[in-house]
Amino acid sequence: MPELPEVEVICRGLAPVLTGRTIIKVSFGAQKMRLPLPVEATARWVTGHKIVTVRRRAKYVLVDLDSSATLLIHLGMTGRLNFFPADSAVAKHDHVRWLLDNGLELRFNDTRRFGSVQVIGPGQEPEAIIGALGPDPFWPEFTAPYLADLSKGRQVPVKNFLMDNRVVTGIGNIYASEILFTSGINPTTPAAVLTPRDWREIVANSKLILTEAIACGGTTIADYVNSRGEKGYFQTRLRVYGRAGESCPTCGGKIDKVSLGGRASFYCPACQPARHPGRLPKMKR
DNA sequence: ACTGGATCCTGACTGC
DNA sequence: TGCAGTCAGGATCCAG
Repeated sequence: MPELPEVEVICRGLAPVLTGRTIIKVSFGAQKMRLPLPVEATARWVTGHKIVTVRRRAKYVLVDLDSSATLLIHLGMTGRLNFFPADSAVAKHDHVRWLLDNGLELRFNDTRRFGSVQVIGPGQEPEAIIGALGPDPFWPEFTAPYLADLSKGRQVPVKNFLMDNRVVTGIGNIYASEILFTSGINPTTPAAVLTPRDWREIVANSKLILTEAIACGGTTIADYVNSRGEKGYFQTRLRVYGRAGESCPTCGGKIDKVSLGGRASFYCPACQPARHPGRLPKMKR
C-alpha cells in the first residue's frame, strides 16, 4: 500500500520522536509474518539501545541504533507505524511493539501481514538483506539514459518496468499510473519501444509527482495513515488512478482501466495512445 | 533471460 | 441476512 511518498512521510514523522530515544523493551505478537520476526537479534542488538537515525531506502523504513545494528521495516500493503501510550490496549494485528524511554510505544500493525520487520546486525550491509535494489527516483543516477539502457530488449509493459524495484525503487501501482498519464505514455507500451524523449518525461514527472505527493502527506485510498494517524490528501489530486469511467482531466475523454501484471492500471486512451507492436524495432541481444 | 501468473493474508464491498 | 466472488498501496517464487 504505501509507496515512496507514504513511506517518506512516515519516516519524517517518526524521526523527531524516535531520534535519541532508547528502546527499553520489545514485544512480539503471536502471528506469523511473511518473514520470521527477529526475536533473537532484537534481544542482542535492539533492546537497551539508543536510536541514532531514521531514514528511508526504497519502501523500507530504516532505524539505525547505537549498537551499529539497523532495524529494517517494510509496510507491505497494510502496514502502519504509530505511537501509543505504553499502557494502552494492544490492537488486533499489532505484531511488534517497541517501548521507548519516554513512555511511548511504537507499534507495527499490519492486517494482511505482507510487511516485515528485520534486524541487520553490526557489520552486515543493509543492501545484503534488502537485495539488489535500483536507485531511488530522487538519486542523480535515475536518468533517461539509465532507463533507456536498462529497457533494451525488454518487452514488459512500461508500467510493470517502472514498478520493478531492481529498475527504480518506490514507484508502486498508484504512482506508476499517474506518472505515465502525465508523461502521455500508454502503460501497455513495451519498455523497449520508448524513446529517449519518453524516458526524459518519465524521469522528470516521477520526481515531480512524488515530490508533490510527499508535500500532500501521501495518498490515502483506504487505510493509509502517517505516524500521527493522519490521512494523506494526494488522492484528491490523482488524475487517473481509481477513476475508470470518469473524464480525463486533460481532454475530457473517458478514462480506461486495464489489468497489467494482475494490477489495475488506469489511463486515458486519447492522451496515452497505444503504440502498435507491429512497429517495434527488432530486439537486441 | 524474460514474462506472466500464482501466492502470501485479511477485510471491505458487490451481487445473487 | 448470508454467502460466494472480487479486489486492495507489495514482493517473491515458479513454470513455460
